[in-house]
Amino acid sequence: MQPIGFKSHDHGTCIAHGVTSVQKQCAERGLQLTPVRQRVLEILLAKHQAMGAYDILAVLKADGFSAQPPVAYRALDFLVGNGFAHKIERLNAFVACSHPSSEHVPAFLICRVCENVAEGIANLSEDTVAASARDAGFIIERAVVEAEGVCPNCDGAQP
Amino acid sequence: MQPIGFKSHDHGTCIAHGVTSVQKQCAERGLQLTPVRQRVLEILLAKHQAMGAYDILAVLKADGFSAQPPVAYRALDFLVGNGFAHKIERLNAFVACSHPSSEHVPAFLICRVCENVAEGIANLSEDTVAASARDAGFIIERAVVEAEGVCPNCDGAQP
DNA sequence: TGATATATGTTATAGTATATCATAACAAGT
DNA sequence: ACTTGTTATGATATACTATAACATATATCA
Repeated sequence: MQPIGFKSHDHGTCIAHGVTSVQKQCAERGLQLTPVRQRVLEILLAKHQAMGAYDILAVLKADGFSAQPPVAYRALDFLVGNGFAHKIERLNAFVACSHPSSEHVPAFLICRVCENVAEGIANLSEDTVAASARDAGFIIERAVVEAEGVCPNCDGAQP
Repeated sequence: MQPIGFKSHDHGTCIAHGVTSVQKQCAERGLQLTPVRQRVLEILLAKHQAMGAYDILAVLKADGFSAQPPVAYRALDFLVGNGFAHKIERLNAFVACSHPSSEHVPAFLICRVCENVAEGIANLSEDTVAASARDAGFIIERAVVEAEGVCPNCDGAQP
């Protein structure tokens, strides 16, 4: 599976497909995609950059939503908890999931120059990690890979 | 490489070896392992749990060190920057490195019950992650795997 | 020694996240 | 209709995590 985010693509479809895909899944799974939640999803889908909760909050405020921190965090908890978005721990920031329709171990490629983020899929089950966990008797429930570096657009442009 | 942290082992040697190994490397690489830095390392080595900066700070304070936040963060920056400790982003907390003598992609197995952390080594170069990055033209500079789950000691004991 | 870089002391503040309690909206059962 | 349970929102306050900025001290080396 190819990560997107560093190459030009029809970004309009990222947003449209993202929203309709999540709407569909919410309907199937009996989840409520309320106005705030959908709006936060749209805000995240609007770029391939990770956004902080307070950045999101500022947009919500401009949209006329109530803008106390819990508003953003609750919506984000919903989206992350149901696999529609991810938190990039390294950045304390959030991105819409690029593969919202399947369970996966996300692998983030984080450009330290432009801060864009591409989401790939890791296959830890064939990695030494899985073997280590098995040997130790550790049961992995969820995992994430965060890789920091330089994206092709920024390589050469800046050290 | 086996992760430690969930099985009983001679923990005294973890501390002693950890300190002497880091001392040795600092000497070789011209780094100053000052009293605060060494003390923070010892604090981290004292358990296989991740500790928050303010937890460390409390211990430093009890030891008579100055206990403003920058004191802890500076020591941690030194240790992390030189590969003697790692930050667990998911927990906003720090652990001593279990393999301080070699470059590696750390893979943390984080028990969500007891909060102990074992450090293994990931081999992303053979993972789909490396392929994705290569395809995208992304240059990975550093990476980390964070896996959350239940350790063998807590499995069964608590859900 | 003097110049430079590195490390520490200290104060203040920025940034991230959650606890808590109150209210609203809606569905289901009586 | 009434009440009960559940889920979502509003609102305030506060906790937790991290860094900026500036002053002082200590080490290192030409």
